[in-house]
This record gives sequence, structure tokens and C-alpha cells, in this order.
Amino acid sequence: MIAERGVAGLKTRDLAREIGCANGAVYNLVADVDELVLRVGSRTLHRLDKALSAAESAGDPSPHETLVRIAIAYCDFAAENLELWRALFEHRMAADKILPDWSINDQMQLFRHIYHPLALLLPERSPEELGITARSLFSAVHGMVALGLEQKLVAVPLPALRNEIAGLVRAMLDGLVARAE
Amino acid sequence: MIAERGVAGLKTRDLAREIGCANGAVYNLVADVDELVLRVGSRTLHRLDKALSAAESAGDPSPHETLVRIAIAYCDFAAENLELWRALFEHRMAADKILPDWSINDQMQLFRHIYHPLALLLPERSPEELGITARSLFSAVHGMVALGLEQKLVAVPLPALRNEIAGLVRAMLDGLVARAE
DNA sequence: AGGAACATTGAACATCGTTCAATAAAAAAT
DNA sequence: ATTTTTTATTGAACGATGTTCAATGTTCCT
Repeated sequence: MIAERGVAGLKTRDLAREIGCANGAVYNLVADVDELVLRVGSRTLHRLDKALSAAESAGDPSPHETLVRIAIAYCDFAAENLELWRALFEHRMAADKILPDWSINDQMQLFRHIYHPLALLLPERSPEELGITARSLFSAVHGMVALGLEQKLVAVPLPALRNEIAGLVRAMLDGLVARAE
Repeated sequence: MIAERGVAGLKTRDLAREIGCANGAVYNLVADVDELVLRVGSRTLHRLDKALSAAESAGDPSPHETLVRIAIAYCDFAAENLELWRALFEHRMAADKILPDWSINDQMQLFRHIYHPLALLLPERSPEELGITARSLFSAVHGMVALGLEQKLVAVPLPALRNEIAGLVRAMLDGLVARAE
């Protein structure tokens, strides 16, 4: 239902009807809708993880090109799973509620894909520095995808967005390597 | 009220009490809450615009350093106006409702600040290309700020985030210039 | 003053997530 | 096999919330 109507279109009553139980029975499976969204998010993150893994190992094994492929794969996944991908980020729960551990773990795994190629590219950096840089790189690409897929502003055709991402990732990596020398 | 409790904490009844009128009277000022959020967003965008303008003209006038200052200013503004800044991006309205023109215009102005220094840096590029690159740069910085200020994941101290942004912006610009030569 | 245009009110409506007493089903115990 | 205990399910009810609207004020022009 999230995939079809977005996270705002997920209603407990519709869901109950779809799975064939009473409205209240949903709360036997899940504490509240927050958890429901998080559990769907967990599945989405695992599928995303697989997509990035595939991109990581396919094609030119140079760190440069591997990282570009991962960025493009991220963009493609977001475009093909738009509402599910959005649900990962735009669902805010009450500030006092704490994320369960399994949800935090899911999110952390993403940076793993970036870390390894980046370590090959920047051998002088410490693991801590690499972790931070990997997160920054991910965030930068995420921003490009997020604003690029936003229909509210100028709609960018997907191929153009992919080119932009590839170009800027290459520039970032060039710049990072050059500065490290 | 958005600044204090976030966009999800904005309730028409609370608002009516605060401004001293009946609940229904809110709808004399505004068609619905979507418009209300957009109007607050417009004010926020104008304040953000001023902050970026100030950063643009203060200090070292080299395009490199100007763009770094703008990125840092964006980060600082987001940190200091967290909920208002979030309201700009995380509020989704029904897909069929169209954004009013004034709201779209407001958003476009932001890229202006990036365009000029970028044009100095990449004199070979056409205005169209520059516009696209400006948007990509903005999006990348936006992503770093957005995920960096997210408390759900590892909380990054603000000074560290500023350093990361400055570093990655410099790397991006270095890379863009090097590739252009 | 009279009346037309506009503004304000607050009750009512629809839609949510969530809770819970009542009930049914299943499992365990005798 | 029957009773008892535990568990699962139901759907009505509750409280919030955005939105509407008939009734009631208010303003202001002639």
C-alpha cells in the first residue's frame, strides 16, 4: 500500500480490509503505524542493499567506477521504488520515541558499500575518517537524488539526473584524491 | 508554532487560540493548512536567501571560497532554524494540488547564489549547463545537511559537519575545474 | 436608518490512529 | 470428553484533527 499510495496513503482500516481482519487486529501484529512503516522500511533497505551489492561487483572494478555505479544504482532504485524509498526518509515519528536497534542497524549497512572502494582510493585515511567521508559521499548523492526526483520543482528527466550524478561523483572523487596527495 | 513544535505540531485549533479567533476563522486567512505551511515556507526561504547573500559577499571573493561560505551558511541556517527549514522539504501535499507560482519562484531564487561564482569557475559552460550544475551542487550540500542534522542516526557535532561540508565542496569544485580543463 | 457585503463563530462532519470490553477460538488441564 | 485457562479477534467507542457551514455579528455605503 505504501508503494502504491505513499506513506500518507497507508490507513489501518484499508490495511485491515486488505489482509482480511478487523481494524483493531492490526495491533496484534504491530505496536503502531510507526513500527509498521519501519518494518516496511527494513525490507526496502534490504532490497536496496542487494541492488547496491550488485552494482558494486558488476563491471569495471576500479574504485572510481565502482563508486559511480553504486551512486547510479542508488538513483535507479529510488526512481523505481519511489514511494517506498521516500518512506525511508520522510516519515518522522514523535521525537521521544526511540528507533529500535534493528532499524538503526539496517541503515548503517548502506555505508558499507561505499567504504571499501573509498578505502582503496584514499589509503592514507584512518577508518574513522573514511567512515565520515563515506557518509558524506552518500549524503551528497542522496541529496541529488532526493531533489532530482522531486516533482514539485523542475522535473529532471531521469537520464539527465543519472548523468549529473555520475559527473559530480567523479568530480568529488577526483577532488578528494587530488587533495589527499 | 512550526519553529517550536515542528510542522506536525501545527494544529488549527492551537493556532486559532494563539491568534485569538475561532477555529473556523483560520480559513478566512488561508485556504487550508497546506497554504499556511507554504506561506511560512516563503518567509523562511526569504530569510535563507538573505543569509546566503550575506555569505556570498563577505570575505575572500574567490569563487572557490565564496561557494564554500555559501554552503556553510546553508548548513548554519538549517541548524539554527531546524524545524522551519525542515518544513520546506518534508511537507508533502496531495499529489493533485499544484504549487502556486509564488512558491515555485521562491525556491528558484536559491540557485542564483551558486550560479554566479560557478560561472566564474567554469567559464566554458553554457548557461543551461551551469544551471544544472548549480542545482546539483546545491542538492549535494543539501543532502549532507539533511542527513547530518538527522538525529536518528549517529549525531554528528555541528562543527564536524561544517568541516565535512567545506571539505567535500572544495573537492567537488576542484574536481569540476580539473575535468573542465 | 436600512441593507448589502463581509467576518466570525462554534457546532457538526468525516477521517484518522488507537483502545478495550466483549466474544470466540485454541490450548491445556483434569 | 469436559472444564478451565490462555490467547486471538472483533467492532464499537474515544479523542484528535482538518474542514465546512448555517447562524450571527459587524462594517460601511447610500
